[in-house]
Amino acid sequence: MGADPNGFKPHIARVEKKLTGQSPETAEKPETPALKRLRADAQRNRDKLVEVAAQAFAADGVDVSLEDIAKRAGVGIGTLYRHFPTREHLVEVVYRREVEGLCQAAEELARDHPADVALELWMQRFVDYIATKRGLATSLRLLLSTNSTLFSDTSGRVSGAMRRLVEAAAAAGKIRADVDASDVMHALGGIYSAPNTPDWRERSGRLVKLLMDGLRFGARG
Amino acid sequence: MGADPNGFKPHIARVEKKLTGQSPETAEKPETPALKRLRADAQRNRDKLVEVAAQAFAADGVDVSLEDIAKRAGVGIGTLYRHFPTREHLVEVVYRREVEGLCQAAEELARDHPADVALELWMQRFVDYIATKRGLATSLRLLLSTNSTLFSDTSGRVSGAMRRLVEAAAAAGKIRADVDASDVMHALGGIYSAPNTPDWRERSGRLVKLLMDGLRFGARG
DNA sequence: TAAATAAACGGAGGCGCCTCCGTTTTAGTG
DNA sequence: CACTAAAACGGAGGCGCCTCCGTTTATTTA
Repeated sequence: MGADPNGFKPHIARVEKKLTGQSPETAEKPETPALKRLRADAQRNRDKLVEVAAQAFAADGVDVSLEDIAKRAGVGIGTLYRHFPTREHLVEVVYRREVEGLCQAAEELARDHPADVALELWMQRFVDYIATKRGLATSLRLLLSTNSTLFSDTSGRVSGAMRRLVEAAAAAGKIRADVDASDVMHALGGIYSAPNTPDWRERSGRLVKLLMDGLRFGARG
Repeated sequence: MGADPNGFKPHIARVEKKLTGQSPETAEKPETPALKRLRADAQRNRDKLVEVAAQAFAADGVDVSLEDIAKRAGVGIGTLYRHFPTREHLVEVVYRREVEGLCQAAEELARDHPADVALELWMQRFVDYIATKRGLATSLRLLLSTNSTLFSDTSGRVSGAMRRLVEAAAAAGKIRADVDASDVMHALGGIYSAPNTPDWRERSGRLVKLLMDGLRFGARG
């Protein structure tokens, strides 16, 4: 804001528009046989756009220029807009993709580690994930508040993944049996709204460790 | 969206930006001796801008071009931005001004009419006021949710005005004595979230009448 | 394989946003 | 009044948003 010769900081986020619509999803992966297969080149471009957008949002915030994203993806701006009629559509798809990744990670961790370790690693990853989202909080909160489907979908997926990890760990006797997954979720939720101090990351890490200690205390194993 | 030769529908609303700030108010009326008197021309321009903006927002929605507003007010775009660094600042000032008008109307009505009539007229005016706001709902809701000061200030002013009318009417025996102003406020609040049917206006009018009947029933007078 | 058709592409162009800075106006002061 | 410093003005210019439509490409059909 100060010395900024000829600079142009967007700090923009567009709202309004139809927003009435449902999720712009349901056609991302070609696996889904229903609902219009995209032409090969279209699918390729769409995937590339989402890929690039995810990187760009993470690196520069949700306000990066869409023309930039199109350029980096090697497509014209028109192509971007055909696939994602508004900035919010693009943000939403990226967001869903990331939630998906988080949930898949839960399965992989559960396969590759003892149940309690899997839970701990996943929670650490959850913290990482939240960390990238904190910068975008305003826009994301707006998006989540105008699109309740998005909210319920994603929070359902995430808490489901966590529940499975918690229950597996409890069943294996790695953590105490009397914990409710939703309590753990809730405890973790605190980090989302925690103040934005520079040591936020460390503190969240400690919170996870603390939580795990509490969970392990009194375990059968 | 359909036939729209060369048309450009903004449908824009900008968010983000500092938003950290407090109200951009506290200097509107020259009466306030504190906090920097504006130079005469500056005050004139500022007033004109607010005036024009209020009309423009009401007529065309919050997404009217700011350059248009500046032009209609007969000032340069730079002047507009000096007074109102973001679109939201301008919207907020206009909004506060309208709330102010609504509350002043309460006093005038109380002076010029029997207490129960004053209350009824004011409620009708409240409905009118809400009516103009329904179109802007999305942006306004966003603004109110990001700026809690604005929300508490204005809702406090409005419910205060209503409380005074209700209590005056009750004291004068024009309506039953056992009503709580906040109940009436609450009942009226329902119209805000009522569905957007074309007969919304009429229905809201009927609601007010109904409410008044209920209030008058069992009055001393 | 070639032709036909539907689907997708992509960028020019029009518009609004916002900043920067040279010019103008106001409000003191002698 | 004339002068001056500070305050305010205002618009050019740079940038991003988004639409429109002529061109290109994938897929289907013969």
